[in-house]
Amino acid sequence: MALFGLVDCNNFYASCERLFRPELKSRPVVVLSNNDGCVIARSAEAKALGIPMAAPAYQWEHVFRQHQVAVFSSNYALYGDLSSRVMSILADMAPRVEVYSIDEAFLDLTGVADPVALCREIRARVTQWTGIPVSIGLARTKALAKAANRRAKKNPALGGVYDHTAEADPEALLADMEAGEVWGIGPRHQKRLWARGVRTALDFARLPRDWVKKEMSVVGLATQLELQGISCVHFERAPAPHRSLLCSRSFATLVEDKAQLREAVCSFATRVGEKLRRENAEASAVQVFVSTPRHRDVPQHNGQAVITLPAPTAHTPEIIEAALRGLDQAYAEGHGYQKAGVMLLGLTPATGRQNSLLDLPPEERQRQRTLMAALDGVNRRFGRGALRFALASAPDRPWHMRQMRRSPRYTTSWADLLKVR
DNA sequence: TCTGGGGTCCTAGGACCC
DNA sequence: TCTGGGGTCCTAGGACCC
Repeated sequence: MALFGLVDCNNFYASCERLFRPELKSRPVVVLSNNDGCVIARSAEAKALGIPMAAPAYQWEHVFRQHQVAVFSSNYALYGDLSSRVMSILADMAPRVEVYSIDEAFLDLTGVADPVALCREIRARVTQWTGIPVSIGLARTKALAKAANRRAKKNPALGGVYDHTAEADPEALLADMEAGEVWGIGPRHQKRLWARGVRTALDFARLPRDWVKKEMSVVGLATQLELQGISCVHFERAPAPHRSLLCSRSFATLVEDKAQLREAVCSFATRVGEKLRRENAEASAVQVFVSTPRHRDVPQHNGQAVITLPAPTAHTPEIIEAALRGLDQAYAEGHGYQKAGVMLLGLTPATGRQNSLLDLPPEERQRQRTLMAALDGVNRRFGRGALRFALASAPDRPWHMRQMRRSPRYTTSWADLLKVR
């Protein structure tokens, strides 16, 4: 029988910030989203203050002040680096690991003689080597492992590891959980379930399957079966290649001027092109969008356009050119835009591509690749944006996203290394 | 001043083809 | 009275995840 473990870092971003600031050990810590917009991570103390996930930061400033909450802008360079340290420990210790997100990984523990003992060792080593606290849930399916993880977190007496397969009363786990807390049931479905009298995960697991399939599609049905112990979401050893890639940002101030939007779009196109080449892929189409703020009494405009490329490419100038054409279509005069983005669609592997009549000659393609490789090399070595395209915005534009409270890049930037006296 | 960024999958409906 | 049936592709919209 299959056995899944779910390793989840506790309050991951807040824990990362705390690592380098030991004096914050018992103070509440929150981390804000890009643009310092809303709360995306909270330490246990911050949760105890009643600060909800996704709370708009400006609404909670008084609480931050009153309780001396340590507030950080998000610092993805730091979190990404600590994440890979945690993941490499897991890879060393568990037979198979599926990295599921920046702070979570599934373990395939099928056939392991004493999985609980292994998980306790893993937990101890991650704590010792990285300082990041983790919880681990074990169960027969991924959705149950998620639920088991939640119990491991909530119940300190368990010591951070909970094995649902050893439980005398397996239904207690689901009876103790709201339906909306189940992995795969979001706010919309929760509301509809509530209207039908379904309160707990156990209620949901006991619904007629045909109703679930009809109202929640095959995805909802898979979730239900998973809660019943029937594994539908399988272990993925290697990450699937991306189907799309996106770079988008909110602006610190509203942008009306098309020339400034062109700069922003050009920067986003450059960035997403870097991601594309790092994945050794090419894009078949470029999508651009611009949008006005959602919650204000101004005319809304959400413009978007998709430009199909003549042939798949990873060449930044071609991506920029298409993106700017897309912007021409998406843009409407007379709006203050709050956000823009560039998405690459129809991704294909860069190697082994078919030649097409529409494509440039192979020598020209090769010349482009060499140029991009050189560019990426310089930017890797000297920092992103060291070399950039003329149209792309300089880093000092007033509308660049706010990051008023970012911590240093302790682990990924020489200049930010911690000084030991 | 004022709510992130980056993804995935499913479904329904229309266009088009044979 | 009475206008098929099946397949594919694309898109928009909706839902979810972290």
